[in-house]
Amino acid sequence: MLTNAPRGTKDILPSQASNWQWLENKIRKLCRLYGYEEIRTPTFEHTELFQRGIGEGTDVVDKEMYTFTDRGDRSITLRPENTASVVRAYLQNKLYANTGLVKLFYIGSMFRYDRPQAGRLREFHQFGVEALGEKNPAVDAEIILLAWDFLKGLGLDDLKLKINTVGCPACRPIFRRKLTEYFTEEADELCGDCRRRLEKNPLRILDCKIDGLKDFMDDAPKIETCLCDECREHFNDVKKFLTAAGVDFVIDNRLVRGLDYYTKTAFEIQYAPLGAQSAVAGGGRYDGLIREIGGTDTPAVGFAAGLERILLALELQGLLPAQDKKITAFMVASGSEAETYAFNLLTDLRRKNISATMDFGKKSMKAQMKSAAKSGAKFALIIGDDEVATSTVTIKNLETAAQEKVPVAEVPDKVRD
RNA sequence: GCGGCUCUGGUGAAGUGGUUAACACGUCGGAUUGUGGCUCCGAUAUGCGUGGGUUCGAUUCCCACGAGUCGCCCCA
Repeated sequence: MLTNAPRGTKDILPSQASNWQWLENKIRKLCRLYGYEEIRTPTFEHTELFQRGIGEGTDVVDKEMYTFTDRGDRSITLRPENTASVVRAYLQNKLYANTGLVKLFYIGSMFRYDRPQAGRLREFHQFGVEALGEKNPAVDAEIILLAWDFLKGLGLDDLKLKINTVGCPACRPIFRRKLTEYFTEEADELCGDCRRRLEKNPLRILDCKIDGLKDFMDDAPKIETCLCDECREHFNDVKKFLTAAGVDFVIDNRLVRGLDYYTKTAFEIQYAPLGAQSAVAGGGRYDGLIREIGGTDTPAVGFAAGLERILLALELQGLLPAQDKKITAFMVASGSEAETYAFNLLTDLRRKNISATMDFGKKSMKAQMKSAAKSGAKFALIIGDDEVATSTVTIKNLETAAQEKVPVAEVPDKVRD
């Protein structure tokens, strides 16, 4: 028990960490390319922020949050997603003050009490971007493009981009009412979950995996027939921009987002080989959220992507980079005088910015040579009584097996790439 | 939260109601005493996810729990 990480959490070990750094660097470069700046918000927030922001009645809020009372009697929640926090920070710090459009991105851990499986952890990592303060559909397109080009750019095949519109407060209620009417007539045919959804959230029936396949689904009301002019035009413009950018997308009018704050554009990028957890990125427009949290009416768009899932996909396709090369110099010292001598040289090399290490186990020279070879070091710096006596070092190139004895002062230059 | 499957050393695994719990890789040590990657030799699970039960006896049978995995659900 003591030696087990909590369920649904994972150590990122040295062999994995380089992949994470590599991915994170790509993300930072990408976001800079698109003009987004990094923001880091607290890992936990007041519970109410998520209740209001994500919406009560959603699964995330109702049954997946890590909520606790702190010593000051405040209800605190580990963030299950980062959009609400970003919006909170935007309002609290008045980021809207200097410019109309604020473009932010984040990378960090999120927490959701789900049943773990491949691609679904209780502590997981997302990167996401948020563009706050602009209603222009071009921004929707920019966000989708950022996500799409990023994943494509990593080399992933078989990606599928689905887009849809979920309307706005003016037209969604009409659609919702039509759905309720339609599905009420089909109630006998619906699965248990969907019968419950009928009242709470009929939109969700559309993406039910069970009922989605049934015949009556084909004749279900379509959102297009309900859209107000503004939403219709907005959606058309998004499609226009994406088409112009040469993006291959599919309109899926059964795509709905799980969080309450979405309006108009909704999208999702799937990588099917991942199985049940195939959604690699998802997002959309959330024009109502900022007001909901206490700001003035401010339009916004964003998305989040799951880093574990991306890494899984990259691994599946063999797209992860080779491990970066190891250190330059490995000290091999025999005898206690040699150890001191070697240690001093080790320090000197490091201070000259040359990576170096040594085997501290006081082993035989042969064993030390083995360690040196295994470490992947480029050079073994061999120091024995002879070298100590003559202030020299034997440098052995472990790749070519060539070796020479040089004065200790020359070692840094000999070993530098 | 629900259902299926799985659980043997650092790793991949074989195996049985009573065995010294195979084999391979890895790791460590050695092959005449200052040198690696090849080869050879040796060492390396009083232990078979955890806790109960059945039994003369359980790693092998049963139950519970835990973890992993796949699907549902949810979502990134």
